[in-house]
Amino acid sequence: MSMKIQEFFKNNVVVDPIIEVLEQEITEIIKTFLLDQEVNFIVEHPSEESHGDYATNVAMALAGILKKNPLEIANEIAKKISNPDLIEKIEVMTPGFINFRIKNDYFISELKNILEQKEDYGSFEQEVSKKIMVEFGQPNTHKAFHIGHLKSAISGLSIVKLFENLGFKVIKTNYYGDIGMHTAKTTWGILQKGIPDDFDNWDKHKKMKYIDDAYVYASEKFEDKKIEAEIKEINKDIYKKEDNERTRLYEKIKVWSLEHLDAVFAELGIIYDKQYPETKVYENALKIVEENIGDIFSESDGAIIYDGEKDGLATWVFRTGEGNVTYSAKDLALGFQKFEDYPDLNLNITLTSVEQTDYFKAIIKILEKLDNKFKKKYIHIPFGWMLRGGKKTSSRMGGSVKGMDILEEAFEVTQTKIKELKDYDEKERKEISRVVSLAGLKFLILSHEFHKNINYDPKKFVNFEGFSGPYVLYSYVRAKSILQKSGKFKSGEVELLQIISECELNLLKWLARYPQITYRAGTEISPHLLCNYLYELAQRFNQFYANCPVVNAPEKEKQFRLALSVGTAQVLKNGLSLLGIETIENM
RNA sequence: GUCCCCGUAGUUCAAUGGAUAGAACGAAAGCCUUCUAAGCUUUAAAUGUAGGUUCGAUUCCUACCGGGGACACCA
Repeated sequence: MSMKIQEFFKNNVVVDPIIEVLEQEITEIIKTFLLDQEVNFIVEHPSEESHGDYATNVAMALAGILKKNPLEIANEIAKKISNPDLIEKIEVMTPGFINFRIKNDYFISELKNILEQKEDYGSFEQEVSKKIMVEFGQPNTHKAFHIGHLKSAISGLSIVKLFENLGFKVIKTNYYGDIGMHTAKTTWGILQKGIPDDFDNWDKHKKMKYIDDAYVYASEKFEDKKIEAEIKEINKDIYKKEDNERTRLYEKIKVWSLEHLDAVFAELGIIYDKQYPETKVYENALKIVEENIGDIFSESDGAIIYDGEKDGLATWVFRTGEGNVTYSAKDLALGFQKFEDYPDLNLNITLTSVEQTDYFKAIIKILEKLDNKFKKKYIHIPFGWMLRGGKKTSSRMGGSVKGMDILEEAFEVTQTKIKELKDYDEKERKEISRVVSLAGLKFLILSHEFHKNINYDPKKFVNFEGFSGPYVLYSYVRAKSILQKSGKFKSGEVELLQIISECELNLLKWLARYPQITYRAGTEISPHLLCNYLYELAQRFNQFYANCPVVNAPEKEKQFRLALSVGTAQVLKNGLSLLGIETIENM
């Protein structure tokens, strides 16, 4: 992950109190071994849980410096650590790990925290004064919202939620392309095809489909030089804000497009705080470029360019030979506009797909040269594509997968599945299908590493079994169902059982890891860590569910297991919400 | 050509430089008169190649092989 963003998060937030305590204690012990030397060691959860709850590699790190056997060092350190309130057992293992088993009381107290803090459990407050803008979505008007935008929207929303969870004030921003050749093409296409008489009564997504077809049609005809010239004329009119039949049509199409886009975003759970249409920023773009010819930009073949070679970057055109600003100039103007609208912005994050990585390196470099206020405050984070059979589908030739089609198909598949399994009335079935299909879609997208491409199979877009959103949701529903069946539960009286089974303990311990995971998922831009965690939590809960009866258990066991169920449900709900996934009580 | 990203079971994905490389789907076999079987329990199966750094490398470095992308008037 980008160094810049890591620097931004560098602070003293306590993420895991146990790690904090152990690291401090070990640091003190090390001081008795040597005087000034810095030792890099960590306290972490061992990959193999049977080894302990926490482990440290400090002895191996010291072995080279002290020129001693790591096992000996480990034993010496282990002897000096004393924390009888917290530590159950300390064990030294080859090649020199020191493993700690923590007392179960600690995990019980953490469970109590969950029950008390409820939806606030796992959230942080330290960064509340800082304001971050996250730009994501970035669709075009005059064209349908496609699968790439869907990925941007879902990824962006989770980043927003994760940052809010870290305690930041987040501004959700959309920058959409409502000007440029694609709008002229679509306008030309609609002029050819005409608008059906009853068009006003059409559903907004059906309208968009019609509009998108016009775009595809125009793109195909664009190879014809005569038509190309016609479309370029329309483009010129739009830029010059002429008032004629063509530009009025362009405006109408824009309105229909925005209705479609608002609906799609709303369905995904996104309401933007700030919208930047390209038409609002392109005018300043020209000024910025022309005022900085000489120091940053230079003229070449009639165009104005940034020669990135001296900065180890590529060359980019900012004003064409014809005198038009390019998208790169608009991105500069957008940067200035953002900081003008929010002068107290601490950080801007622009999310785009990976192929723009090098491009944004140049944009950010130039912004920093133009004004010091951008220094370390303008960041680009790339996300991977959605691929079918390892291939990207082209939007220009009409091969793009429409966002609405994906959402509708996921919904239909889910509804069919539910019909097979359960007997819900139509209204309930539709609501469950909506939530479950979105959970499937979002979980699929977010469970991959952020910058990597996703190879999806269109036939099984939404998985219902195994590592999937519906699986996690289902586990939540089961947990809630227990509470509903059992009735009374006194959260204040949670007591540790004398005899606790392995699956109960596994679940209890896993719950306590939640805050650390949300912290990492946010600061490392890695929602997939949270997906992995929630899936593991759901698995552990299902094992517990299969092995430990709750409702019919003796009173003491019952109360403890109820607490576990309620705590699990709470953490699942909190985690899912950070992925932008809603929960339901039945499915 | 220059630069960037990616190569892990048949497939889709995990693994802050750590201990026996985890899951899911698919395949094979079990578990519903007890809280929702969208579940649980078993079995088989993988780090592209060659070096290097390190006590320790899937992870870091170098080269190569393979896949994708960016690189002048289109976003």
